[in-house]
Amino acid sequence: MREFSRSLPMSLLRAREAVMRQFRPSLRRHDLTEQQWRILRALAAIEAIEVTELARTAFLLGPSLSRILRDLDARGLIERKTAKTDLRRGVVSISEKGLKLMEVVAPSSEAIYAAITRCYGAKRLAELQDMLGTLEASLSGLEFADEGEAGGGNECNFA
Amino acid sequence: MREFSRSLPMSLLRAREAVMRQFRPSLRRHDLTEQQWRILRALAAIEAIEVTELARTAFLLGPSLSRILRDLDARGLIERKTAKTDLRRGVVSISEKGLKLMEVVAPSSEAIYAAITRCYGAKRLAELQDMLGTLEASLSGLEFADEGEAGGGNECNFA
DNA sequence: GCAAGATGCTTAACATGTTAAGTGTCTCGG
DNA sequence: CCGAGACACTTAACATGTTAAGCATCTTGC
Repeated sequence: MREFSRSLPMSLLRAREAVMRQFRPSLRRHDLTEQQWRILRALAAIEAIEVTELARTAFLLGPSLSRILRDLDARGLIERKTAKTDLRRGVVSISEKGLKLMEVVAPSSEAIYAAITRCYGAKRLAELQDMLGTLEASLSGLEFADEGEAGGGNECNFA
Repeated sequence: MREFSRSLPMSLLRAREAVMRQFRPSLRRHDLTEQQWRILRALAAIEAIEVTELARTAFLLGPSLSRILRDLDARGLIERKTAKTDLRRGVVSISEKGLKLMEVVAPSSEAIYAAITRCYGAKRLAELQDMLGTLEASLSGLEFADEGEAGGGNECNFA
């Protein structure tokens, strides 16, 4: 079997960890986790958003998002309402306090991202992101049947 | 601020999730988590290994590894001893039962990996892994000082 | 030797990932 | 209407990520 330290999942994991390690200290200084920061960034870009749509945007599962919204709400960084037309749906937006926090954190975050870009090369970075996007798209159609053991998976149906 | 859904951490996270989604059902059929499978694979490649070294190889933090080894030991999939020359160090190896489990799971795992490779392209996959490795290496020397807010990070010292 | 610090590992505490079950609301066929 | 099923979360339960603290052992300087 292929040496697992060279497998694709490990390569992706290590690369992501190398990137996130740069950001974590800055976020930690403001008592923000990586996921909380993702939520705030997603909210800052729009007026308001439904919970399910936010989960899709921030790439979080429902249960994780539920907990994070509860905590951010308790800290006063977001505001929650219920959709008038459908009482099941929750609508979330960033609060004034949340916006102020973002203004404090963003410069540091931008500086780190810029340093990473400088270090790796802007062109190469764009190329990498492109390849990652293609990988994601390639695999989106590749769903192994959940039945047989090593059983007949479908072939690639990505053009 | 750059739209966060296009940020490098998100690209890496989504790509990795797209890959792992292919493997999870197969592992789940054998009551193995992704991390447990990583440990077994690492152990299968060698005779025995110290816990700290295993953590480095499998890219797990000590506390996570501690729990996983406890569970794998309880299931009889691994064996643990103490190093003779240093009673602090634990030495881990895979058991017969663990090897048999690997023989059952490996074919399915290999088939999935092969499908991914076919789907994305072997050459492109190798190129991607190369770029990920370079990214990791680039950032290994880029350590922001943990002091100032946006404060003067060091420049890139990767050749 | 022996006390102070370093080291290897484990435990603790809290946050998230992941799946399943629970709760309230909506929709639609009868 | 109204009851069955779908839908939008939320809660629960368990495993891992992450940091800090704890414990046992080792090493070093004196």
